This record gives sequence, C-alpha cells and structure tokens, in this order.
Amino acid sequence: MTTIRDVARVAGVSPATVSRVVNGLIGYSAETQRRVEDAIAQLGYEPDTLARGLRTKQTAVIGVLAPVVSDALASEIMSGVEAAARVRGYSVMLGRTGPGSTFAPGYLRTLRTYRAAGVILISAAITPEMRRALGSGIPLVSVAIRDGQRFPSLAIDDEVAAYDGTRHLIALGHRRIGLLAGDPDSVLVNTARKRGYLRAMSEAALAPVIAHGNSLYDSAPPALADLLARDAGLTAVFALSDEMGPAVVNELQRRGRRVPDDVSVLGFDNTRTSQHVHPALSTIAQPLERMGELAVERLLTDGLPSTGPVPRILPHRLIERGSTAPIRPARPNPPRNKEQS
Amino acid sequence: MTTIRDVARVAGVSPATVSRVVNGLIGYSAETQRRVEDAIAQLGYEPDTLARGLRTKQTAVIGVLAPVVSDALASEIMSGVEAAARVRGYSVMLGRTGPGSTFAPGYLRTLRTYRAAGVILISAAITPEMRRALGSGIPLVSVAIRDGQRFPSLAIDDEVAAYDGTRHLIALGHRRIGLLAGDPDSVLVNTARKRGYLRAMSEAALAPVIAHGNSLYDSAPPALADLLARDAGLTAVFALSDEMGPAVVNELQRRGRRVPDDVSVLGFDNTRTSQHVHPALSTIAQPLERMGELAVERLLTDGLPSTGPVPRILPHRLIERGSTAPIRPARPNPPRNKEQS
DNA sequence: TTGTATGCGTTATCAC
DNA sequence: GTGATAACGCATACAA
Repeated sequence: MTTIRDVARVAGVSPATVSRVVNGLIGYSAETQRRVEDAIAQLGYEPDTLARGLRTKQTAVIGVLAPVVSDALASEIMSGVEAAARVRGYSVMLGRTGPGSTFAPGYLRTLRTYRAAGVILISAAITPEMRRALGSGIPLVSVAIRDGQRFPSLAIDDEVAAYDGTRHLIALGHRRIGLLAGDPDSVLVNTARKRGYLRAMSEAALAPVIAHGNSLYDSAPPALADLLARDAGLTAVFALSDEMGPAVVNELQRRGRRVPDDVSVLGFDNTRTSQHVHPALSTIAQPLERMGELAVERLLTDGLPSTGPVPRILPHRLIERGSTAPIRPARPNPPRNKEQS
Repeated sequence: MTTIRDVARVAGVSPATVSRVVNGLIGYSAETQRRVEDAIAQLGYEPDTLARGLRTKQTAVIGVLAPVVSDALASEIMSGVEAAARVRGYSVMLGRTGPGSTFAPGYLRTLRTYRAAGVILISAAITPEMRRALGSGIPLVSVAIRDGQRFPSLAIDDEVAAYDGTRHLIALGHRRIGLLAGDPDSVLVNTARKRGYLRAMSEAALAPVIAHGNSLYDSAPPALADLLARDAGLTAVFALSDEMGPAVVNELQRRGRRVPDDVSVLGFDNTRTSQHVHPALSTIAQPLERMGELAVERLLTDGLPSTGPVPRILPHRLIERGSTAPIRPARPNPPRNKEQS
C-alpha cells in the first residue's frame, strides 16, 4: 500500500506538503504541486480513509436506516441518497431498523464509532435511545415521516396529501369512498393520512368507511373484504400505500369488479409498484428520490447539530393513471372485448 | 469521547489489558476482567473503529454494489446481506455500479481505503479494472451472475433453470411458447437463460419465438407485441424477469386475452413483484435472500484471496401460481377472430 | 498476569 | 513556501 510518505519521497518533498496538495490547501508553489501530482499519479496513491478519519474525527460516511431493506419505498429513497452521496464523495452505510426499531441503536453506535458525517432515518420515528446511541456530534434527519418537532425531518404533508386524494375522488363524483389505512402503530404517517381522509369526507358530508391493513400487499385483500362488508356499494377505494393499491386493484378484479369502471382505486407513495398493475394505479406521489437527495444535502450543508428541529415539508402530487375515473351510473351490460389499440 | 485509556484509568489497569479484555484474548485474571468490564459499562466505552482498523488493517465493512439500488432483485439480495452481516457484527456499505459499471471502480477504490473485509457484486460482471481498483487484499464475490471462471460467484444455473421452465410449459401441453428475453449485453445471465430455452424447444422439436426487452417492466409491452407479431397463436410466454412477467400478464389482459386461460405466463427470479399481479405469476425462483447471506458467509469464512474461482451453484425452484395452466382446446366463444395458420 | 513502548497513515501546529 | 513533529485511538511485541 502506498502512503503519503512514498509520494513525498518520489516527489522530493515532505509528507506535510503532499497533504497540503491533496487537500487543496494553500502554501506551495505551482512547481511543487506539479511534482506531487505526478508522484500521486505515478504511484496510484489514495489517501487512507481510516488514518484521515482518525485524525480529523470525521469520515465521509452517511448512514441510512430503513425498517426493511427490500421495501420499495425505502429503496427509492436510498437510491436518491446514494446518488447525492456519490457526487459529493460520500459513502453510504446501510442498516435496518428492524422490528420495533430494535436494531437501530446498535447501528447508530457503530455509525458513531465510524465518525459518520450524518445519519438518515427512513420511515421510522427517532427515539431518545436512538439519539443517545448516536451521540451528540452527528446530525440525524428522518425522511418520509414527520417526527413531531423534536428532530429534523423531511416529508410531505401527509394529512393534506390524503385530503387532496379524497377530494379528488369526490370531485370525480364518488360518494361512497372506502379508506384502506395502514397500521398506525408501525407507520406513523398513517394517522395523519387518515385524518386527511376524514376531514375531506366530513366536509363533503359523506360517511367514512375504514379498514386497516399493514401497508403491505398481502394485508390488502382481507382488509378490502372488510371494507366491502361494511359497504358493498363502494365506488372508490383509497389505499394508503402503493403495495395495498395494486392489491386492491387485483382483488377487485378477482371479485369480478372492473377498475375503474365499477370501482376507482387511488394509491399512495408512487413507488414503482404502482405501475406494475393493470390498469396502472393513480396515486399520490411523494418525491422519494428527491427526498433522499435533500436529506443528504441537509446533513452536509447545515449538518451541525444545532440545525434546529424545523420539519421540512415537500410537495406531494396527484398522478392520474388508469385506476381512477368519474363515477358511472349502473350499467346495463358489460361491454366485453373490444378491438385492441 | 471515552477511550481505552479512560477505561484503563478507571479500572486501575493499563490500556493493554483493557484491549486484551475487549478483544477476548487471554492473559488476565478474572478479577481484572471484572474491573475492566465494570469500567467499560460505567463509561459506556466503545472501541474506535477507525483506530482499530488503522492498526489491524481490517474493518468490519462489507461493500455491496448493484447496478440499480432500487431494483427489486438487488434489494432482496441486499436484504440477505444486511441480515448476515449484522449478526456477525459487520456493516454494509452500499454502492451503485451505474451505467456500464462506470461507478464501480470508484466505489471499489473507496472500499479499499476503508480496508473493507470483502465486496459483494450483484448482477454485474467483474472487470479487470474493477479487480484492480479493489487491490489484491480484499475478496470479491459476484452474486446472481456466473462470471466465467475468473472470479468466485454465487448463482443458480441459469441455463438449466430456463430449460426447466420451458420444459414445464411444454409439459402443460404448450407448443407455441414465446421467449421474452432480456438484453444480453447488460445482463449476462440472459445468454444462459436463452440457451436453456432453445435447448428445451429444440429437444421437443418446437419452433422458438424470441423477442428482447431490457428486463424492466416498461420494455415488456413492445417486446410482447413483437412476439405476437411473429406468432399470434402463442399459448405461453416465458418472460426472463419478474418485472417483465407481470407486464406481460397485464398487457395480455389489456389486449383481451385471459391469463392463464388463453395464454400462460411464466416469470423468472421470484421477486416480490411476481405476487403483485393478478393472477399471481408462476416463476422460476432464485433464493435471493439466501444468496446474500451466503455471499457474506463466503467472504468471511474462506475470505482469503486464494479462495479460488469455483463458482457455486444454488438450486432454483419452479413456483406455480395462477399464471400458468395446462393448454386448453380452442374455446367456444372466442373474443376475436382466430385461425391464421 | 500485567505494563511500556511503538507504529498504523494522516493532519495540524509549529518553526524555519 | 516548506519541513519536522506530535497526536488521533488502538493493538501488539516485548519487557517485567
């Protein structure tokens, strides 16, 4: 392994000068710089991260923790994190918060001993224990969740987003709109989203119909059954995740109902999965990749611990695809098979 | 930050002894051990990873590189990597190989300066440049791809798997079986899979019908159109990824064909997306999570660079869900004009 | 069984 | 503008 001393020897200067050149500091002649750079190129020198981190008490590492690594939503945020980190010369360390966030403190302790530049927490609430495990010198920002006022966070306004989604269905003429909510205990945003739905329904003097899943695909069919048991005449279902949304579309079709002709379905998140169903799912989009990028930016620019607890709200957006349509009057006969286009 | 010296002072011993206790070496009395452990607990001491790594020339870091971070297949492998790494006390560093693997060398250089314990490469071929960037001291294993005989790898036998899948469709009575292949240039396994399909078709004296997508969802509809243009009477489609598989199911339905009544669809990979369609996709399963775990195990157990180039083959498995069925005779009420051969 | 001393590769503080 | 030197926190060879 070639060290800064090797470079110094070849360039005929001292290690200190090499360090200055490498770090772009001032205090050397153009000629010296050239010689050092030549030596670096010749030897293929690369500064040792560990030694540097030990000395400077900082490494270019950003930790990312998500409840489940293979989750589509978390993956897309991570993708943004990776991109933003890479262009800035940072590396990403991946962890899983695990059930009840039990893994998180361990990961945060590790991140502390790595002297990480910051930590991004996806879809998980920051507990005091977690904050303690990380120590006080490392900034922490949570993404896709609004964690009260205690810690910095980056998210959409889930309540308004759900309100807007519900309003959209109402504007399409729907009156009997079911909500397929997620588990409020495991995914905090579900409370806010449910509130948005209730507010929109209440303002329109409509009766809410609610069932709960756990945000994942498999939880949706039984929850939908629950929903239909309460009101078999539902003409729209608002599913609060883009795993449940496609599941609702598929399950409705399995039950012989057409989407959107008989029932409109609206999803939430705009993950890739929303496009993996036919008809493609209309949904409320969160700027997931962008959230990941912004989280990095935020950690790195105003990364000091005194940044303050102001949550940052990002814009959501309604995306209309094929799964929502204006309500239709009861039809006489199912017009089947048409020419393909 | 509390160091090994602080612990030593509180415990009334030397730093060397603390180090011995921390690392579970021999050479201290039970009484000393107790005192040291008490001091550690009292101070909340945690060994500094950077200093330790600098000294031992090893860190508990495993690098994971995938073409696209948010890809379902890569995510599931990563999930296995994370789990296996965590229980062994290792951390995972995440990177993206990027278009043409252009990002990979940079990441590998970084991983080298971190003195990573090993690197796992998902779905990407190991180039000499990559191997050079990583240096010679760090083991590298590729997953979900068989990279010739040059580097260790962990994958299923893609050719046999595709052969088995095709045989299965044939066994169901299908004779006109289309293959929706991926791009052989970007995803090397596609060549082997295509070979397996061709062999099975040839053995059964059936005519192959092939079109190419790029393994992603959006590439499937046009490729399917291509396939149907070559043989509108196809009764089965074998799609070589679980993004293209659901896309084929959806697109066939959009064209007014029933799955599996009119056309059977078989996918490949068994990612979560295979269950996000209705009917759920029959597919060839790769043990993705397990692959991630095994990759970690392999790096850590026989992690030395001299491990040898033997590729390790994992078992694949055919999973029958709703999208495949025995061929049916032409049914009485055809939705469209048929009869063209 | 335990302690002392050294060095891993770097950066920062000083002197020149 | 440049170089010698100390220190970051740890593990280890060697001495005791």
